[in-house]
Amino acid sequence: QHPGMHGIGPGQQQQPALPTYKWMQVKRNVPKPAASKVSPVSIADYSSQTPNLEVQNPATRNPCLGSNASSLLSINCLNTGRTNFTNKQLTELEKEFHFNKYLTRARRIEIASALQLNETQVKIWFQNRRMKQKKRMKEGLIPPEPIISTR
Amino acid sequence: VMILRSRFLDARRKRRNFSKQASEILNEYFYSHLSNPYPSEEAKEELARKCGITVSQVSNWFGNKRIRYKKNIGKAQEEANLYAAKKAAGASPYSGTATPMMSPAPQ
DNA sequence: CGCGCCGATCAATCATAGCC
DNA sequence: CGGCTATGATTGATCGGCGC
Repeated sequence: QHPGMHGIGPGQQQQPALPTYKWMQVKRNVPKPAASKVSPVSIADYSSQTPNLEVQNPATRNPCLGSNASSLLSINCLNTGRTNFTNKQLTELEKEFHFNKYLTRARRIEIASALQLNETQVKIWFQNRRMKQKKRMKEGLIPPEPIISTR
Repeated sequence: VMILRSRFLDARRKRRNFSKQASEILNEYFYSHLSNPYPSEEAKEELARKCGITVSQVSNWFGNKRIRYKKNIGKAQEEANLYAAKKAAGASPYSGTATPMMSPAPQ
């Protein structure tokens, strides 16, 4: 309800049937790092300017490491913006999360380095994790700790 | 590869499709607000009550619906007006419960 | 002026439900 | 019963807005 309210694209047809609203054209800057060449923006510039983009995650797509990791996976990692965290990474992040819900710059750097992740990735992971916990708190139950006590 | 099995721990992913009726309500809202299918928090709560599901599930539903709707343009879309026409003709699918707060974005 | 966070959303994917 | 599609949930990452 923010950016794309309504309003059909410019010279769109006016079929009373299926108009094309802005929300349908929203194209997120799909996380496609590494890659190379070609202007990232070309396919339908949605309504206006094209933000800078890239610059922030050039080659810092590390993932798939840790243990073994088939070459096939590594390729996958290099081509997809969605990083697949390893169990080890997730475990460490989770552990750290229970220790601190928020990270300090120093801690973030430490963890990022230890887990071979970007500082940004670590930061985002914590943010998502906090939101996740909040959500589970709301509806679900099981706040932070699955207090098993009860006998 | 086995790392992928991690998702496996998601026993949570034991879903149950929503009732036919709930889907009907959700689709009705979606297609009658096709210009801006982003229900407000209040609207979501309202829908959640009517559908007998949680607000999160309503959010998930709209999220999936929007993305999947976009992925077809020109296909399911046609079924869209089917809904639209249906509502238009059917006037008030569900009476009584006048929902004054079902507006997505109060302009 | 930039950075981290929040809240909402996106987009891709997982895993199962459900129909044939 | 197997295969395929529909669909609910998860999650790394983006977008806009805020506060500092």
